[in-house]
Amino acid sequence: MPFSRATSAGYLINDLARRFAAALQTRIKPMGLSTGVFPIMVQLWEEDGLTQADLVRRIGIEQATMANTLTRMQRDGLIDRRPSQADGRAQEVRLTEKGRKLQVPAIEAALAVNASALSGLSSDERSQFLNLLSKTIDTFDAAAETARS
Amino acid sequence: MPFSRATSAGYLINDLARRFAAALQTRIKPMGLSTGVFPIMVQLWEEDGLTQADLVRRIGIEQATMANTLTRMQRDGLIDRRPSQADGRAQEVRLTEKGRKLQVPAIEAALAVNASALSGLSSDERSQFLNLLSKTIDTFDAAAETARS
DNA sequence: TGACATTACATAGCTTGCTATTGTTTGTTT
DNA sequence: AAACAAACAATAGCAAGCTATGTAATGTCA
Repeated sequence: MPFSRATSAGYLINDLARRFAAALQTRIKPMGLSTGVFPIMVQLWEEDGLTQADLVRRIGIEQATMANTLTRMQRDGLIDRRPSQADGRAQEVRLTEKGRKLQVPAIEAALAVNASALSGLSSDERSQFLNLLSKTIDTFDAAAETARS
Repeated sequence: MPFSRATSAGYLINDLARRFAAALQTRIKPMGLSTGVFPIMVQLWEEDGLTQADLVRRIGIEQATMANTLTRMQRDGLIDRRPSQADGRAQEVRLTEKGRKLQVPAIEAALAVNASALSGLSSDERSQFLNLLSKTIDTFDAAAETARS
């Protein structure tokens, strides 16, 4: 079987991911956000005051990546970190006022990118697409599950 | 409209891209390859002796990214760079013997990752998926085209 | 309770992407 | 031919992902 980019799911998905990231970046950079920060902000808008470990569990990135990203977020005035009362090892991550205010425009930007990216698809195709993406993610999860046992 | 990860195409695609990359990485790292290097190797296996600018045109990454990746590839003994006869500014990129030998196992690895990732989909769903990915990429291209004019 | 394992976080060091800038050679135009 | 523009490549510097490792606090259990 020949290898060609047009028929390689991995290649296409990587390509697409870079385009999505670039599109989102151009829209949210003016508000002081970036792609790496975005999922963390989304989580904190939904549930503030989580610890770093909580965030790592809810978002699929490594602890070290999270630590570095949180440091940048703090530097940029998006969050504060204060020691947890309950656990001497943990710190609670809280949005600043600035960070909280970005919720509406940032989510609007993300929705706009999604809408624009999928504008070439019919409504049926869009839901098919989301479904196939989820299914494929589940396949990876299942494989990881198997490997663990 | 509410924002949730499960219905955000951008989020799902980014997530999936990281999983694909991780899966490919584990398979090709033992042969001395990595994800960033892979598309360049694929291109060179198909057409050796291209210049850096040629590669940039054929693969969708920035010139600076290409330059850095080629430097790493040379360090790792995958390619050589020699000055072009035709153009004093350009260098021709050539696979080493070592680089050439990796073609078969590396492509097998990539095909295996793709197959495994899509193993939860029916044959119809698979072609639908590839089609939807390509269509979405085309939408980004069209948007870029519009922006340019 | 003391020893050991686990958990939370930080840090070092790498890859892979990006933008911006620079130097050099080539091409074009007057 | 000189001047200017365009093209090729390198480099600096940043973000965001990763693995591996270290440190301090917490939990567990013999």
